[in-house]
Amino acid sequence: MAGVSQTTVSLVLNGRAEGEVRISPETRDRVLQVIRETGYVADPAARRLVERRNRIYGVFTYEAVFPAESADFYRPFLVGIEECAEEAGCDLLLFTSAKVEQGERRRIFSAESRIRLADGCVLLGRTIDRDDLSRLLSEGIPFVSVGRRDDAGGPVPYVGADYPPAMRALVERAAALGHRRMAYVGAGQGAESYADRLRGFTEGVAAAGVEGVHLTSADGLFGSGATVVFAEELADGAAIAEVARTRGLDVPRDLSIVALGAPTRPVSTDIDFAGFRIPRREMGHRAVELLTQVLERGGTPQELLACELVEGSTLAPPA
Amino acid sequence: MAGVSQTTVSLVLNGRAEGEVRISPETRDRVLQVIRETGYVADPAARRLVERRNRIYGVFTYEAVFPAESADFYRPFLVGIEECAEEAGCDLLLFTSAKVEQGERRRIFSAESRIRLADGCVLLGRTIDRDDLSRLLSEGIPFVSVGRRDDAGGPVPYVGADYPPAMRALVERAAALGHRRMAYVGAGQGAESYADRLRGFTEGVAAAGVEGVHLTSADGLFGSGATVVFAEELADGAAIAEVARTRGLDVPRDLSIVALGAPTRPVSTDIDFAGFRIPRREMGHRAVELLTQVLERGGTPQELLACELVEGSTLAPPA
DNA sequence: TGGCGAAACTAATACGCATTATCAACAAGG
DNA sequence: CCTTGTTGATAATGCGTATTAGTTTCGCCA
Repeated sequence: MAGVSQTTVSLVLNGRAEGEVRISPETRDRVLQVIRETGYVADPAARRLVERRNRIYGVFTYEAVFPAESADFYRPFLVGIEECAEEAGCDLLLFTSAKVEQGERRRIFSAESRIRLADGCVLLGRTIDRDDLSRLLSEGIPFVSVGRRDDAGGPVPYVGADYPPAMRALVERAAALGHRRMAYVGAGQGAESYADRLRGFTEGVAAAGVEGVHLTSADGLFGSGATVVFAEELADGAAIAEVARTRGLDVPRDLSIVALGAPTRPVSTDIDFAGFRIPRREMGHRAVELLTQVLERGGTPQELLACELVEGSTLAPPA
Repeated sequence: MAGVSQTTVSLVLNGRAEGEVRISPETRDRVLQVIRETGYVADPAARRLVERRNRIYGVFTYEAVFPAESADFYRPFLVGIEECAEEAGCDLLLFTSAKVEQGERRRIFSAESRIRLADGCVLLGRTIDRDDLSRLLSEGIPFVSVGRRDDAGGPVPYVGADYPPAMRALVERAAALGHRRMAYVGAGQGAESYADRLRGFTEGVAAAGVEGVHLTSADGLFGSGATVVFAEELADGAAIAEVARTRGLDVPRDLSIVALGAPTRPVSTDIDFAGFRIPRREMGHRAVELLTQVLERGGTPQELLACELVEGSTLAPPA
C-alpha cells in the first residue's frame, strides 16, 4: 500500500530509521500514514519468534485465580502483580488451560505446557511442587516465586514475607506482657511459610527465655498451661477462640491468642486478632519487578519483605 | 537425539502418526522417550504462526481487573470467564499493558495494541467506546461483549442481562401491592444497561396502568408523590434510604425502594433491597462459550440471560 | 566519461513449527 | 528383471517478523 518493501515497514515501525539505516522522511511519513489508516499491528507471535521476547508475563496458580468463594487469599498478591505489570507495560497470561481435574491441582508442566509462551512467570501458591521448581530451574525458564521457597536443586528466585522477625517480635511482646509459657499450634512444616513461622517462634522463646511448646493441633492446648497461643493460621485462631468461649474462658484475660497470616480459608470472624500483616500486595508488585530484572540481567534474586505487626485486642497480660 | 528429522518429531508430537502418515511404532516410541526425558514442548509462538490459533483468549477491561477496592463489580464475571476458559482449555490474557494513565481509561486500540495476540477477546465494562467497538467489527477481530451493546456500525456480539422483563415484573409486583405512582431515579442513559432498565420501567408502568416518573436525581423524589422508587444502582438505593431515614420516613412503610443491579461502587449497606440479581457469573461463562463458537463457526451471537428477582424487604404496600 | 561515496532502499535469511510433496527401500506380481 | 504398491521417513515450504548484507540511484569530482 505504501509501495515499499516489508523491510522498510519494519524499520519504520521500530523507529530504526534514525541510526545506521536511513529512510527518507517522505517515505517514512507515507508508511506511517498507511499504518494509521489500516491500524496495522505487527503479529506478536511472529515477533516473539524473532525477538525471543513477548512482553507477556505468565501467572501460575495451582487453584483458580478468581475463586468462587469469597475468602480470597490470593487477591492482594494479584492486585500488586497487575499494578506492576501495568507499569512495566506487560500483559498477564493466566494459565487457565492447565485444567483442574476433579480435586486435582493444576500442573505447571502438563502434556502441552504453554508456560514458554510467556517471557517469564510468577508463581503463586502456599506450596509449590519441588519437581516443578527444579524443572523450571533446569530448563532455564525465568520465574519468580511469590513466597520463600527452599532450594530445589538450586536456589529459587523469590520474594517472600519475612516471618521470623515478626514472630520473634510477637513472642517478645508477649514475654514483655508477662507470659512465661507459650504454645504454637499448627503443622509448622509442609509449606515454607509454616516452617518459617515456627522457626521464628522457636527462636523467639529461646531469646526471651520463656517456655515454648509446639502442638500440631489445638487438642492439648488447654492442658498445656500456656497463657498465650500462636495460631498458625487465622482460621485456627478463630477456632481456638470459639473453643475457649465454650469453655467459659475470656480472651484475652484467660488466654491470649495471636493469629498468624491472612485468611487462607473462609473465616467468619470479627475478632481483632493480634498478629501481623503479610505485605501481600507489595509482594506481588515486587515479584513482577524482580521478574523484569531477571529477564534483563539474569540472576537469582531472593528478597524478604517485612511483616507489619498488628496490635489487635487478643494479646494482654496473663491473669 | 532420536536420530530422526524434525518432521518426524512433529508428526509424533501431534499424534498424526495414526492416519495417512505412518511412523513405525519403534521410531515413535524412541521419539516419545526423548520427549519425556527432555521435557520438550513445542514453542507456542511458532505454533501460533502456523496454526493461526493460540488457545489464548484476551480479556479487556477498562479498569484494573484486580481492583484494589474491596467492592468489586467485575469479579463474578471473571469467575465465570475463568471457569469456562478452563473447560475450553484456553489461557486468559489480561491486557494490562494498555496502561492506565493518570485518570484515563485503558484503550483497546493503543499505539501498540496487542489485542491480536489472542484468538479473540472478551470485553468487560459498563460502557465501551463506540469507536472501539466499530473498529473491532471492521477489523474482523473475534470478540464477545459482556453486557448488551447497541449497534456500532453493525450488530455487536454480546451476552447481556435481560433487564426489561425483570423491570416489568418488579413494576407489576409493586402495582399488585397497590402502588399507583412510581419513580425511576437515575440517568436512564449512557450505558445500555441503564437505558434497558429505564425502558423496562416505562413499559412496565404503561402495562400496569400506573403513573411513572423519571427523575435523573433523587432531589425531586420526596415531592413527587411516588410511593415506590426504583433506584438505578444499589448505591442510589442506599443513598435514598439514608435520606428517607433522616426525614423520619420508614422504609418500606412510607416509601418502598427497589434497588437495581449489583454494587458497582463501594456501598456499605446491609439493607436487604428488593430488586434482581444480575447473573454475572453465568454471563462471563457464556461469553467465553460464545467466543469459542464465534471462532469456530463465525456469526454474531446476541443473548440475554434472565435476571432472578430478589424479594427483599424494602417493597411493601403503600401506607 | 568514468569513478566513487553516500543515500535510500530491498532481497535474502533466520526464528520454530506444521504440512505437503517427495523419496528410498522393499515386497509382491508379472 | 521390470513394474507396481506399500511402508516409513525426509526435504522443502510457508507462517510474519527483525536483521544483515547487499544493490541501485544519484550527485559530484577528476
